Amino acid sequence: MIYDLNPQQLKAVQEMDGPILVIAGAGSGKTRVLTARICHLIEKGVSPYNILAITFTNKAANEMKERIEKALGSSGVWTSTFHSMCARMLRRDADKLGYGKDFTIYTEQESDRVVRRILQNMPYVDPKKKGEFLWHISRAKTFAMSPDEYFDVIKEVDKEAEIVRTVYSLYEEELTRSNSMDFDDLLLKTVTLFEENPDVLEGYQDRFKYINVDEFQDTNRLQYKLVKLLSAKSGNLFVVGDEDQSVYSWRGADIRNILDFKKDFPEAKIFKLEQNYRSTTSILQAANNVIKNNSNRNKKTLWSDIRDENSVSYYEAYNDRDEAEQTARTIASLAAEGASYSDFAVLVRANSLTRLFEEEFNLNGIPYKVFGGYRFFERKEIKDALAYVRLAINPSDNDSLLRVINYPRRGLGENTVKELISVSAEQDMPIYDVLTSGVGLSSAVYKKLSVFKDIAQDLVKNAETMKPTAFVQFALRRSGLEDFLATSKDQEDVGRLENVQELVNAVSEFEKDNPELTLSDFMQSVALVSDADGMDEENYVTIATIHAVKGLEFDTVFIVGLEDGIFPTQRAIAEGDIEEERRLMYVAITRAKNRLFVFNARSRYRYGQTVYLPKSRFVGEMTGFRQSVRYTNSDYGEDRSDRIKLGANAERSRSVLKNSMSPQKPKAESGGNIDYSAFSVNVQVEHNKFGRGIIVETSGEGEDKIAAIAFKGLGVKRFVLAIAAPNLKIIRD
DNA sequence: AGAAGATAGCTTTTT
DNA sequence: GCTATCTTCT
Repeated sequence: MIYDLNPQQLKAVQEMDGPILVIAGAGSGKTRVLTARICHLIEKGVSPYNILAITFTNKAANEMKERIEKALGSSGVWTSTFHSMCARMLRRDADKLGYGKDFTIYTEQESDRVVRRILQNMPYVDPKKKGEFLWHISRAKTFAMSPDEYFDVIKEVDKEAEIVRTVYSLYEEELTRSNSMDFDDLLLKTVTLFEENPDVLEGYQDRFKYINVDEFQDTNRLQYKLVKLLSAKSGNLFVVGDEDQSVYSWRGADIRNILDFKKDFPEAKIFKLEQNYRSTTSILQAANNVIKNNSNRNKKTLWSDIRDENSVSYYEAYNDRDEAEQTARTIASLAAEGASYSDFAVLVRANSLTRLFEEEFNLNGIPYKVFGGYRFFERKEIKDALAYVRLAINPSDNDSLLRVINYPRRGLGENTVKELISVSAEQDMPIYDVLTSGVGLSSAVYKKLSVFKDIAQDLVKNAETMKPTAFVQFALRRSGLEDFLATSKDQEDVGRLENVQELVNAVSEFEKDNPELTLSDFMQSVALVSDADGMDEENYVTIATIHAVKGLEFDTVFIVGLEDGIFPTQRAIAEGDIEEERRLMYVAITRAKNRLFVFNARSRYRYGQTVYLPKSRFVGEMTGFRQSVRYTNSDYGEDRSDRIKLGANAERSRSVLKNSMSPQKPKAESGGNIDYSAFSVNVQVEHNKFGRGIIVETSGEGEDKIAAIAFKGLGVKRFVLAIAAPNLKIIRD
């Protein structure tokens, strides 16, 4: 054993059999222990074939695989996430559950669209409740309940239980008809597969004699059930987790899985790892001071022997822009002293907070990447392109078909599509089959659809024979999508076309890396990628949500937007449930190795308005760090103009201007004169009922260049100047 | 049927 | 301030 372990780690690793729980504080060498255990098992004669390692992200799975291979020369250990493991098992035995092997995986976006279509046929239900239905469906599935079973449970407390049941069961019908599974299905149907087919379960039980689960605090009931089923025969279940880092309860993760592990397995051995190898003493002190305010946890105190002086600094910014500027300034100066950009991470509570940082980094020439928020494969044009591919692989996939049936435009109207949907439901037949057979369709509609029918059939035919890259290129051409984007007058479509070409590159790369895999494999990998999977070795600053960097570490971390109402969120405060927010703060702090910056802004733009939020209670809880508060008011006079790049907004602003002037008569009226370096112009402004300034009239030099001006200084909250000429500046505060 | 225009509603976090 | 969705116009 040469894994360089401390005594506690070593003990955990050497315990081979039975149920084992390792409580591993942040940075305490959790991954190292997991890897060492697997290597140890193999050295003691366990076949790699008999070992299963489940992680939270694909990236973590790949890294673990690599580490094991590095240590042992070769591997063969099955490492994957819950979802990809289930998908793989289900592909093999989908027929036993009445699914085809080429079932599509629906992400939340697709589930959302399905529910929306269902509600369109239920005019008495408020479509705004869509989110609630999705929540109910997911919860029901996590509890492994059918629509009827779930109805029985909630009927006493929810007066809409009946509607929930209806929507849930229509949703199930539509997914089944579409030969598709959502994320919850992947877990649920695997459990069902095991329960209905003991021989299948036993096959896996015999294979996976040693099961290892990382990030156990983030497992939900179904995931826990799965590992219990899989390990029932061997009894060897090794789980690693930290209840203080449980930040996915909103997605069904059940912290009791880890807190009650002893109850489920009275004979379980429990190990605690409290020495942190990542952060300095004062960073850990801050983390401990925050997390100790939580009550729902097993007490533990992280310690570190990495001494430091003052590695935590706090700064209260004048406003959100100052916060971003201060961040950029700090990074620039540390970089000038020799730090590399990849040493830095800017962590936010919500995606919407990343924008100013992007702007400031652009201005200062700081390379960065944003994680969290929109991902490449969630972009509209990519979804559109992939919908053709998915349809070709799984023609039953109604959602993909509906997504592209009239995109690019093929002259189909709402009524035509509606008829297709209702015939599909009546006949309980995928739309593709309705389309090709013509069953139940009026001849006028059938005729209108023939162009799309031919395309769809062509795609389905070729998907079987062509190689992935060739097929995607074919699909883009045959569908007319490529042509549509290339000839479009819409400026944004140029970028879309580039992204679609980027997709072709991605497929081609996938094909090169995995020559034996099919198009269907590629599509699966797409559905299950996570954000963190895209992180690489290049030299850039990471801007990310805290959730997206869980499990990672950075030399220097900025936690920004620390205001009550943002972090903790307004919702958490209102519901009196901030323990999870606090755990998130704990996760954020413990990402830092050597330097931690904690920022809040006294005022910030939200929702088009300036808001003043008190500094986060978590800042107060941190205590034991040296404050470095600095006020930079003088830099921010009322008339300060800011330089930001002109985006696609100029055109848009023009229409806002036009729109705003026509329908409602603004209430107040006033005028003003502004003089900036770029031009000088006289503006007449009226105020609408929201207090928003609207330009009524402009005159003077540069007038023809102004697309829109909402004006500040005339009793309006803010102003924006957008100028149509692309090389001029937008000036705004 | 499709484009342009007008409005409501929104901000957690994501495998 | 932005976008998704509804409404009106051609």
